[in-house]
Amino acid sequence: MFTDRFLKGRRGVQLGAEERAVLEGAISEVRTIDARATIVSAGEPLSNSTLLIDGFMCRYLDDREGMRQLVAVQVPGDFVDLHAYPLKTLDHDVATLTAATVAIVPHRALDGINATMPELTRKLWFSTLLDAAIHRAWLFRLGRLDAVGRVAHFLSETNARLLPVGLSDGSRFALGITQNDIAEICGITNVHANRVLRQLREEGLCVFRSSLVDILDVRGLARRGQFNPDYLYIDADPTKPNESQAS
Amino acid sequence: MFTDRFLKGRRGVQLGAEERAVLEGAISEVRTIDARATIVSAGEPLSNSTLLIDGFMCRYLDDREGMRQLVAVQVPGDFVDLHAYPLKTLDHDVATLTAATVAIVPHRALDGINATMPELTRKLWFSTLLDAAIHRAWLFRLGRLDAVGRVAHFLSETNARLLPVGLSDGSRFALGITQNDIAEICGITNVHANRVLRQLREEGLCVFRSSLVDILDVRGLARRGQFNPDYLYIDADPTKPNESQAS
DNA sequence: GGCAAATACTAATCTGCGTCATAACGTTTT
DNA sequence: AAAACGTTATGACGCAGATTAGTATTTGCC
Repeated sequence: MFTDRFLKGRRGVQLGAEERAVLEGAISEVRTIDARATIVSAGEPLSNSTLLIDGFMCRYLDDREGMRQLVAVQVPGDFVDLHAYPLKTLDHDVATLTAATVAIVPHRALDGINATMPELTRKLWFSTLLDAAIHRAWLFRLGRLDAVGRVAHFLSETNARLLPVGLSDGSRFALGITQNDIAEICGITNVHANRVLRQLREEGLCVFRSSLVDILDVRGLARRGQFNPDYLYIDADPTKPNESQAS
Repeated sequence: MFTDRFLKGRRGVQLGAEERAVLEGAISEVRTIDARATIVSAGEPLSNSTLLIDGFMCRYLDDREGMRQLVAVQVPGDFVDLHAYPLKTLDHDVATLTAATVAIVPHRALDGINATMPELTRKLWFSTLLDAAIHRAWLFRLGRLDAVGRVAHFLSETNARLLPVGLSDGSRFALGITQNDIAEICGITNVHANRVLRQLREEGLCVFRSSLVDILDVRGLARRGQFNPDYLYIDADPTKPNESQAS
């Protein structure tokens, strides 16, 4: 159901049938959100967390002049702000990139899981640490790669993340974001993002069109962005992206 | 004892006496490590985590040419690789910057805490999310600030983190790292790090000498680095000399 | 279908930082 | 005391990417 994509294909932390049922039962509401809507602002007290079912969301920080730095892009299956459960208030804003469908999970329900299901709690903990691992890859991207490398790395990462949840066929996926979003992700201007995307196109590595990304040379794009997917903790077994004990 | 500085001064998650005793009891060994020693390599299976008692450590990623990007600097009181407990293997290397004293905590002991002490577990979870919040601030630093701003931000952050554990007097602290380390933290060359430090000195904001950082204008340095300490989740304790610098 | 507003794209100029080269320190080793 | 090394320091030069200033092309809305 709603939690089908959560932790799907992640090394050693697939949810068992009972765990999945409990998590499913923790959902209080499912709703849709418009594109480009802010759903959480930094500093506000939170009593719910959000599981992304469909669409794309982001988390970002503003600088003094109001320019944004995206610190995360969330894809379906991500527990977008689960870290609000231990933190109680966030250090950043959360918004949709595209129209999205989300499941709301009250922290009260998570209290129950925390108190009675240590194994599931550790898997929830794991999922927040996966986000932290992605943060680190983004730090590498911003600190060590040039503009072309940053975009190549981001597109390679997104492809790798969409694969286990069935939203990439291995080289093509829908991603309704703009060139300006790419700029805010990669720490460059939108003008330069445009130049970089043209270069990737001319080099035959990747074609980016607002709503569709077509990677022509998966290996080459990864090389250009020094992308190594180990930090995503995705199961090495390609035949079995699914688990669920055949329930 | 060894855990005295862990989560010290953090909003709403101070350890109770019993929790502290349990955590203290989870330590299997305390040992010292030389400066510039790697203690964990990416990918290796781990069965212990490391609480930093004294000295400075770092976590980093290598690029293809062997250049490092630091993704975290750890100060005394930090549970350096607690995230290895749910993750089981890390996506990055961990090393000392200076000589250090650490406490080793076996994951088996953490299993016991996880199974029987949900409150303490949530505080441990919190501490790993604090690291993630710092990652996000670093993403902002690399994505949105120029070289001077990056160094100003880093030094402001380090000052703010050392304050609650008693290792900064509010504007001066010992930090045995080199200009090259600053470069690897801020994603710039060591040559440029040198230029930036000179500029901060000439502008009367901060004097960096290998083993001592002296912030002459705490407010001004924070402004230059767009530093806002909210993401550190530090208790707003009025008795602490937080930002009482005039400028 | 037609208009307005985003978004995509391009070119010209400017600049922050990288690169390369060299030298002066200080610390440890022998 | 000199050699060997790591760290700090500084200057000359070039380039990747920012900035500015547009024009084209979508997309969405009435």
